[in-house]
Amino acid sequence: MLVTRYFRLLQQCARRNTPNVAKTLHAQLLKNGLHRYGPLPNTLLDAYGKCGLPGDAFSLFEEMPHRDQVSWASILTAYNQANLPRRTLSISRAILADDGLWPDHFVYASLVKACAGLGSIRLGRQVHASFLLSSFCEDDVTKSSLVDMYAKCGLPGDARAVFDSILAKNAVSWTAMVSAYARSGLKSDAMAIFESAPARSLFSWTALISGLVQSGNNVDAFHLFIDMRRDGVDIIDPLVLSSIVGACANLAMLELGKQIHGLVILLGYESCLFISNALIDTYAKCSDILGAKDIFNGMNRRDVVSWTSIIVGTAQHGQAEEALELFDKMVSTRVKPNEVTFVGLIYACSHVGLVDRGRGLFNSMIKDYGITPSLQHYTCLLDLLSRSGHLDEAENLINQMPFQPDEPTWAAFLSACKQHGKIEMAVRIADGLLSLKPEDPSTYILLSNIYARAAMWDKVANIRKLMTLMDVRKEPGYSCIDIGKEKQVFYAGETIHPMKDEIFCLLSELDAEMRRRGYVPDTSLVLHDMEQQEKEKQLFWHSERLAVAYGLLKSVPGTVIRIVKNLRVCGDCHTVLKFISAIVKREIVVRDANRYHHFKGGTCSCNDFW
DNA sequence: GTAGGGTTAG
Repeated sequence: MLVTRYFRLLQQCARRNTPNVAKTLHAQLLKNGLHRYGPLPNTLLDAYGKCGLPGDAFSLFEEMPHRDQVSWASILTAYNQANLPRRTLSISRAILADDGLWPDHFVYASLVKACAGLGSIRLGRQVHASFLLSSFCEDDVTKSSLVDMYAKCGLPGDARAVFDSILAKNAVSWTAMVSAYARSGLKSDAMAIFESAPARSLFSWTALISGLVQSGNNVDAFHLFIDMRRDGVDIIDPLVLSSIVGACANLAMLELGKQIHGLVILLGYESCLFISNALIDTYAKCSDILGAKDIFNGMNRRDVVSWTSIIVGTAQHGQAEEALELFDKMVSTRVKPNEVTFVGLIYACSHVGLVDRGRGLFNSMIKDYGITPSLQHYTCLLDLLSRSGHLDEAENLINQMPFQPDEPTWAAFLSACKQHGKIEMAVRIADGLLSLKPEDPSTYILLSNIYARAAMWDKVANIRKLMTLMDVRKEPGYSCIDIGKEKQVFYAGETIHPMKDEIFCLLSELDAEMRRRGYVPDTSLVLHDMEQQEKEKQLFWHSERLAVAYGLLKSVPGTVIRIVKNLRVCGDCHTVLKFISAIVKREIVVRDANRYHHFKGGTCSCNDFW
């Protein structure tokens, strides 16, 4: 029968995700006058949604004379699938008002998913309450979606409470709970749930591994990925790979990243959009910006994430002009920039002091793209203004912006005051910042530096006392370097490394040559009130210098030396690395906590802006 | 007609 045939074809179309087939079938139904017959309108609506055509689904939905809960669930799925959670919620309010229909369990599950997508715990709790009061309150599918919603809102305890109430737990419920713990960084809880689940699958492995990457447990994620491979899990889709590629980016381990890239090629996923995007970021974060560009240039399709990743990467490596040119190309290929793109662009301007261009981009973001600036955008603009010496304009911006400045905002401003030698202004702001009771140890270090610069040693001592009192500890500075397959970590201070003597010898020789070329140690950044000679000795043993010396001794002559530092590189080391790059005629790339420095021939790619 | 795993900033 014709109706049964169309019904089957539409279902198949939804499963196979074939938008053109959906449109053809719709045309045929209209021609045959079957478009309002029985279940066909709802099935067509479902097909449009699953084929990624929410606009067509909505037109159809609006024209339907009789809408039931199935129509409702289908249009909500269409919007959820298209990642438009706001529309999902706004249309359900309209349906409730216009059609007088109450949600059933299908509708509840979709509403919860939309709240999860928004990360809105306020709305999520409202829907949860309404679900509990409804006659569908025992529905396990909706409960699984609630577990996921609480997980995405960062509330693993609430997720667990719902999980425990599920009567018949299935693979979906277990995976949602694993993900809840893993993304909150609760490693042992995540492992416990993962291991007690009745079965493991690529889904649950992916939830565990990617959750750990999201919570910053990159090394654990790697070990689990190796376990997963050992278990012989068939990687039939590439989702877990994009997480593990991201872990390489976070760890900034280039050799590891290249190995994973090899695995990606071996498994045949190198042309997958998500994977290529993750690889761009990884090569950029592993300080190999040329590798990142190779990936980007080789892609046959690029989305906003691809463009944003290459723009941000290029900007972080100090090639701001090129980042801005990439943006022009992005616009001309009609890919719409998002809020992240503008963070990258204003950041790019900030690092080369392009004040007018940065202001222009900020305004264009609002006017041309309808993006409401977030605190981060204001912080970027503030950074741009203050770094370039427009300190009064920056202070005005702080007072006028619709956000309460937070600690990083003040810290950015303060750091610029220091850079521009506005010590009085800096001390005034530092006093104010101190009263906010900052939590970040680096803020105390910054404050301490300001007071040290102003030779206010009593205040320096006071800060150090506060740090002990509040148990704020400075993270010890360290620098890593990979030579071949070996990784070395150096901490500041006299090293106990087996090559200590050679390192000391080389650094002393370099020190002598630098001084002949005019180097004067900048000891103003050393915190303690001590003798000049003692301060210079402190600087001499900074971890990045030890790592560079080791690199020079051990690496293949002529190759790039890549260092990863956990904190920001200090001003004096920055000068020293410039000198060293000229003396030894080698390129040295340092990734610090903020950005990348390519030292070559006595200059740095950051133009001394950092 | 519903629910679980993935990439970009900070």
